[in-house]
This record gives sequence, C-alpha cells and structure tokens, in this order.
Amino acid sequence: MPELPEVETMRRGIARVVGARVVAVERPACKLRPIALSPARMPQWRKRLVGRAITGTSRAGKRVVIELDSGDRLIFEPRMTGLVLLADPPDIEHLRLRLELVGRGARQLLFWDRRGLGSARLVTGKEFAERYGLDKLGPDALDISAEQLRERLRASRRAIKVALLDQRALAGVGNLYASEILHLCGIHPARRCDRLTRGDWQAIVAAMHDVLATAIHFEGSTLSDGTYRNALNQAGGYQNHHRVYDRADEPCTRCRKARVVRIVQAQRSTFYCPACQKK
DNA sequence: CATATGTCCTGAGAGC
DNA sequence: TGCTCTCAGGACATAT
Repeated sequence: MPELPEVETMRRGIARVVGARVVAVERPACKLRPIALSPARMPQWRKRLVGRAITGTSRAGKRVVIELDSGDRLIFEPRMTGLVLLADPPDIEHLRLRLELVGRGARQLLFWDRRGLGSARLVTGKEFAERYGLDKLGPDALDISAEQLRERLRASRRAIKVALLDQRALAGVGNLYASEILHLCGIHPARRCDRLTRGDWQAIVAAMHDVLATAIHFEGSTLSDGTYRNALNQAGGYQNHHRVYDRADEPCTRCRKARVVRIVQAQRSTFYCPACQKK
C-alpha cells in the first residue's frame, strides 16, 4: 500500500543516514523468494556498497532512493508490504537486507517486506536515469501543475481514477489516495479524462496537493493490517482522516447523508460518495 | 499506439 | 474450533 505519503515519510525518517558509511551488507538467510534481492548478487553488492558513503536520500515516485558517493543508487521499492527502517523490524523472518553503518546518524538501514512483492535494486547513475527518467515516471504528484496534468491526460479515454494510478502520467498516487483526492474535489471516479474541463483539472490537482500534504503531515496511513510503519517502526495517523477509503456503506464524511459506495475499476476498489461526486 | 488483463506474494478475515 | 477460500494492490509482462 505504501504510496507517496508513506514513502516520503520513510524517506524523511531515514534522512539522517546521510554522511554515514556502509561497513557491512547482510542478506539474512531465509526461505523467502529472492525477489527482493538475489543471494547470488551479494558479493557484487558488497563490493559496490562496503566503504561507500551515503551522500543523499530522495524519492522517485513510490521508491526510496539512497545516493552513494560512487554515483550508484540503492533503490527500495516497498510495493505492498515493504518497509525501509532504521529501527528493528516488526519480525526477523521477513528481513530482506541489512546495511550496517558507521556515522552519527544511524547504525543500520533495513529493508523488510512480509509479502515479498517489493524489491531492492542497486543501479548506476546511468541505469537510474534510464529506469526512472521522465518517460518512465511522470512528474511527481506533489510538483505537477494542473496544466501539466491536463496536457498529459486530456486525450485519454480512461476513467480519471484509473488514470491517476498511471505512474507514467504522474508519479506517486496509488489506489487509496486516488479515491481520497476525487472525493475532496467532488469528481466522480468514472468520469472520462477526455470529458474533464480545465476547471476540473485545477480542482483535481488542488485536491491532490492538499490530500498528499496532509497525509504526509500525519505520516501516512496504517491500515487495519497494521503493516505500514515509519522508519522508526511507528504507525501513521492519516487512516483516522480517510474521507471514503474502506468506508463502504458508512455515511459520507462530507454530506453525512449518502452512504459511501464501493465499485471496482481496473480490478481495484474505488470508494466514492454518490451525492457529492455526480457523474 | 492506447488500453485492458494476468501475475506475483502472504496473512487476515469470512464462512462453514 | 479449525479448515478452506477470497481478497488486498504495488509494478510489470503480455494480450487485445
């Protein structure tokens, strides 16, 4: 589930690793599928990581990026259940990678992932540009302007909710926040992109910036499964502010009259208020 | 080209 | 109670 607010919270939580140096790399022995990180690559990883200094942290859409003084980048992609941690992990059997650090900021940097859909990648600067350039990943959802988003999606016949999930159009929005954004601006999730007005695009982007900034303020959403945690293994708080997500049949938080409806779009749940979001 | 669907994965919760 | 089944949705591969 980690989307832009959760990944940005993880990144801020580990920002203190900047200036630290990697002294050891461990891939804990476990029977998990090696999707996160192949054990066979460990020798090469150690060669490229041990002795290197961390020069920066950033975010590429829903990925946390660790910048190294060699120019290499270590990329953590949490997908559904991945966590990037400084603190000890929720359990030891799903720990995928541990970097031991020396420096004032932190002693360790961990990647933990219960379901194993996530990944850790070590790429060169050139590979990073190829893989996460603007043709692969759209402008960040926090930075994109209404006119930019409109330009990228105005010809699309897809439903706006589905299009907001397209990471080549804009980076960072996932299934949870797409519903929240459309509820805040009062636009029906099934409205086709090519039927939206300039005013609609302005409303969508304003709502997107509002929802994402507020969710970051509350350090993201920890759903009922409790999986998502910040870098210190603490739950987020934005789940207490959800407008429609996972609230099917409950009264709308805005009009208090209609009940929230759940539909399925592109095999994903969408939640909306039929009174506040007319088609 | 644009859009739609199938796949991976684990554990929580439903239903019997 | 304990079993089986369904579902959750990130990104990407493949199909239409």
